This record gives sequence, C-alpha cells and structure tokens, in this order.
Amino acid sequence: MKLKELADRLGLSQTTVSRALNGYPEVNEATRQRVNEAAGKFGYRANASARRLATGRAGAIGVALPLQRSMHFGPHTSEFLSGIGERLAQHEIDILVTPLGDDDEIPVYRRLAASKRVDAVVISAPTPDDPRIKVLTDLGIPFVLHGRTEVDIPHAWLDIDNESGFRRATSHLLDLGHKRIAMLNGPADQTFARHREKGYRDALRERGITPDPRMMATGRFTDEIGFRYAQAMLEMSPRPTAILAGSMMTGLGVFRAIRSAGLELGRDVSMIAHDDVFPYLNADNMVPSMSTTRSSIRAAGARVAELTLQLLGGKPPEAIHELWPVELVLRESSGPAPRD
Amino acid sequence: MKLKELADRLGLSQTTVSRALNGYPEVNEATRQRVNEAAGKFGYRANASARRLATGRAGAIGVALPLQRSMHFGPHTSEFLSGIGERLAQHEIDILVTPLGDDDEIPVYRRLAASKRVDAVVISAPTPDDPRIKVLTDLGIPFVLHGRTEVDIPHAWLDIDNESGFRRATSHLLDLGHKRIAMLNGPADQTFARHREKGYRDALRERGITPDPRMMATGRFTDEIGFRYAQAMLEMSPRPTAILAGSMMTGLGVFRAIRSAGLELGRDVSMIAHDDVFPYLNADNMVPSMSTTRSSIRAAGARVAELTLQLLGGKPPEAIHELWPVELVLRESSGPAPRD
DNA sequence: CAATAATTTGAAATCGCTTTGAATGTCGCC
DNA sequence: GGCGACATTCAAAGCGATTTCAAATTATTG
Repeated sequence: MKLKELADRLGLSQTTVSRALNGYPEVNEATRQRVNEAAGKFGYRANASARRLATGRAGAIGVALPLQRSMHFGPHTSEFLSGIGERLAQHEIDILVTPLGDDDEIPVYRRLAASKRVDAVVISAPTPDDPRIKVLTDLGIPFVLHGRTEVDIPHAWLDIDNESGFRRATSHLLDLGHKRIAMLNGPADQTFARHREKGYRDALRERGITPDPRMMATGRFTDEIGFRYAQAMLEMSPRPTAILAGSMMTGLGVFRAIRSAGLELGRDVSMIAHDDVFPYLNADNMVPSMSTTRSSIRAAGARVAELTLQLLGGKPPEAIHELWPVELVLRESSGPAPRD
Repeated sequence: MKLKELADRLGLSQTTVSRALNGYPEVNEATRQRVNEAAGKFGYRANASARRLATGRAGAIGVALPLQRSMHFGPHTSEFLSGIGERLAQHEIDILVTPLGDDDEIPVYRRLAASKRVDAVVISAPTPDDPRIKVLTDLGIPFVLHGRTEVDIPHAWLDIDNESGFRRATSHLLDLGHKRIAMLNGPADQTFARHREKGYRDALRERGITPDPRMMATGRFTDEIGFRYAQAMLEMSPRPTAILAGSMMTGLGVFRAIRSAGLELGRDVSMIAHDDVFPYLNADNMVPSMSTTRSSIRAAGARVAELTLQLLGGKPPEAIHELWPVELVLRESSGPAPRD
C-alpha cells in the first residue's frame, strides 16, 4: 500500500493525504479523520526511504559500538543502549548501531555523514583529547558525547561527576580510619578514569596522605583484572585495608581475591565499587552487600537520547551540558579500618 | 556532493558514474578508474535514502532488543549483537536495533515491514510456540531465529545443542558419583530452558534416578537469583552435592551461596555453569576455575548475520538450520561427590 | 451582494539515486 | 564498403514520499 493507492481509494490527492497523516493544520478535520481511519484499516505506513529522501532527514541516530578497543562492547554499553532505546521508542527514530574496529573509527563517521544515514550520533568513552570531537564537528554531524573531553570546541555532553564521587568515597574510607586505600581504575586513557584519579588523590592529599603508586592500577572492567590486581596488592606488606573498584565487574574479582586470601570483606578489607546499576547484578543482594558509588548508566542513555533530540531541534550544542551527581551508597562491604 | 555533480565534473552521465561505482560490467575499465578516483577525491557517497528508494532494498537488518520481558537486554544480547556487527561491518548493511517493550512486539514488526525499514530481522529467545514466527511469515519479512521453536512453519534458525550439552554435564556429574544434582535453569517459558531440562532429566533417568522437583528452579540469569535458589537448596537435607547453573551470572550467585554456607566449591559442592563466553567474565580465571558447558554467543551472532545474508541472497529458509554443539569444559569447580 | 479573506484541496516539482531502452561508436568480416 | 555484433554511453523514467504554488471553495465584511 502506497500513498498514491491510499489517495485514490479516498478520492483525495496525495498532497492532502500526506498532510492529513503528518498533522498539518490546513486540512479539514473531517477529512483528517477519514484519512486516518483508512490508513489504519489498510495498514498504511509511509515508506521510510522515500520520506527520508523527501525530507532530507535520516530519521535515525547512530551509536558507535566499540568492538575491540579498551572500552569494548560490554555490559556498560548495552545498558546505555537500552536507555537510548527507551527514550527513542516513542519517536519514529531508528537507532543505527555501527560496529567499530580500532582503526576505522573516523572513516566510519565520514561514511555515515556522506551517505546521510543518520541525523546525529552518540559517542561514548572519550579520551581527554578525543579526536572524534574535531572530526564530527568538521563533518557537520551533530553529536552528543557521553562523558567529557578537554577539547576546546563547543559540543554537547552529559557526564557523571566521577571526580567528586570518588573523592567522597575516598574521604569516607579515610573517615573510617583507613590509611592505605587502593584504587582499581578504568583504562588510563579515558577521561573518566582521570577524573576518578583526581578525586581519589585530592581526598588523600587533603588528609596529608601521599598517594602510593603501588596502590593504583588501571585496566578494563573485567572480574579477571579485578582479581589479579587485588591479589597482588593484598600480598603487599603492609597491605591495603580498603579498595576502590572501578566497576561491579572489577568488584567481583576483588571480592574473590579477598576471599581467597582468607580475608573477610567489610572487616579485614573494605571495598567500595562503582555501580552503573546493572539489572542483573545487584549490590544490595550480595553477601556482604556492596557499598557503591552509584549512577544509572541506563538513565544516562535515556537522557542522552533526549538531549540528542533537543540538539536536532535546534538547541545549540554549547547549551547542552549536564553533570550528574554520583551517589555514595554505604552498605556492608565498607567498615572501619582494622587495627594494625 | 551528489551524483549529478560528480557526473558533471567528470563530463559523464549519471548512469555511467552510477554503474562504475556499483561495479557493473558494461563500463570501460579506464572510465571506472577515473570515476573511482574522483569519487575518492571528493568523498562522494551515494545518499543512502535515495539508493534505498531506488533499489527497493532497505540495506539494514533489524534486531529487536527486549527491554522488559524475562529475557531482558543483558550481557547475552550485547555479545550476540557484537557478533552480528562483526559480520555485517564488511557489507554496507546497517543494524537497526528496535527496543521492544512487552506488548508492542507485534506492532513493531508490522511497522518495520510496512515502512520497509529493514530487509530482514533477527529474533532471539523464542518460546516453543513463539507467535513471532507466524507474524513475521505472514508479514513476509525474512527472518533468522536464534534458538528454536516447535512452530510448524518452515523458517531459518541457528541454535546450540542445549539438550545434549546438559545431558553430558549431568552424566559427567553422575560419573563422579553425584546423586543429588540441582539445576538452576533459565526462564521456564523459553525453548532453550526446556531443552536443557530434557537433557538433565534424561541423563538422570538413564541412571535410574528420578528427578526431584525441589532440585530444579527456573528464573532469569542474574547472580541474585542464582544466590537465592542455591542458598535455599543448600539448606535442604540432604543437600545437593552438585549444581548446574544456567549462566555465568547465575553461577556467580551460586558460588557466593556455597561460600556463605561455609562450603567449598569443587569439593563439598560441585558446579558446572553454562558459559556464553563473555570477554569480561572468564571461567578459567576464577578461583577455583569454573567447569562449564560452553558455546560462544558472539560467534553465534556472527553466524546468524551470515545466514541472514544468505537468506536475503535467495536461499530458502527451510535450508537454513544449524545446530551447534556445546562443549563440556572441565575445570576445578567440578569434582568427585563427597562421601555421605 | 460584490469583494475580499480564510479554508481546503490539488497538480506538479523535487529529493538523489537506479535502471530501462535507445543511441553512438568500434571492430571484425564478408 | 557495408553490416551485424559488441562495447560504451546517455536521456529519461521511475522509486514513494514531501512541499511549493496555484486553484477552488467557503466564510466574512462593508
């Protein structure tokens, strides 16, 4: 069923039918009724390609999926994507996921731009001097960044306040009497990891403690890496009495390391992990329950979608900046420092 | 830069340029060279919408993301999606992800079909009498199913052999002397869960053991659910000496339950978990390392993409059936049954 | 009641590509 | 030298919507 057929059946012109369906004001209310009914009855839907060609809008936003790089496509990405989907489900906007290898990043954006496949893109996991900002700006592709960079080009972003989240977590552990606090951070090149490190260092310095490089590690968010680093650190003497884990995955690994060292989590060693709120990994239900710095990555995804729509609606990128607070949720895994 | 401009610059007709770029044979090799060069130089890319409109092909395949139902969008989906992306990256085919709530499933497919947004769709997590098979068939949308149904309509599918995977795992545990083997299965309505249950039951029956309903539970693949059920079962008397976990997530929960009951995994209680091979959760690196029934869900995704291409290439759906074996990988978490 | 304004509707152009059918130029061969 | 076969190229007709501009109808006003 195409527009012409529908119009013929109704004895109307394509123009009127098109207008009726798209909610233009200059069509008689009775006519609109009739058109909508008929459209429903015949299951008519405008051909997406034709409409896109005519309007010049792609009706889709692109999301790049890193397949190989340090921030691979893992649970974080999938939650984030869910959030975007949640928000966009209402509009007739498609989500185009483009798998990205390591090298093809820039060419892929070029291709998306030149072939007008998407109206805007969402990018994540930036480094401080992320080259994508410039490329996308030059290409004229509107985009919203999930995270932050230090690139000096106005652009839209939404980020969580990693720095103060980790500052508070560290301060709290210091309040509990911990002196040797380890930090298992995310990939060192990522902006968010730097922010977390800054929060951590600042909190220590405020109390006159010099950060010990041996107490700091960076790596991907896998339980394996959490396990390895934690194991190595727990063998040090004196060992850390508290550990900050960059993600729940890392946290699980740390947990195992603590246990297999014959120590007890929440008493011998405390831990606070960052929780992106995965529906299948609940900090509350762990034993012991896990203290966390928390911020829903899914909610962030939904909001990023919303911001993208605003951007497409004409809001200037420099007016789109959101910094979300990070909650500190204290549970059983963090307790007072043990006596020496 | 559009086709007409490019053609003008080259002093050629749009026809020839289009043909040159699309690899048609009837164009002079020298001309093709010239065209390709110019296209590269000006960064020309055919407008996707225009091309789609002209060819009638959408150049995209749809993947439905369940957002709320029992098989929510979790790590499985994201790995699977990665696999699809991996395979499709080479072709100029987009992946359209459509978030699905609980109710809108069918309407969404209708919409995709009517607006010709996708050439085919991939569906996952079927129930034995999954209604989507009929709907998609009626709508004339080609599709590939990841999993199996019992619906009596010819359709393309790829599945892993859950039944024999779990039969072998169960048999192995029986060989080790276990008599009370618990099973934490996936959502009861899913086909794969039924297959697993059949494999489990058959193995028990072969040895003259009547399956004990109290030793069987079903639920989503979260560590919380694994923990709860395992905890309840370990309190039974006599308790199970071995547990089959439906996923690594569930397995982590079981692991915790075993530990918090003061038991040792691999000695007091054995476990074999199903491993979909998540890059961030490695069975080998756990302590103790985890015995698993293994099958890469990412590889399955890549293959499903391949099969979808074949389907679009004209291969009949009834000729597309693949049943992948499931490996049984024995590690430290499974050992001989303890003496009574 | 004529003139003007406001409402509705429609014919045709347009979006940027692919593809059909015709035209042109070359070549080999009788 | 002429003619069919072959290799190239092109003009123009779609693809199925949106949108411009004009026309037809109805309502309002002096």
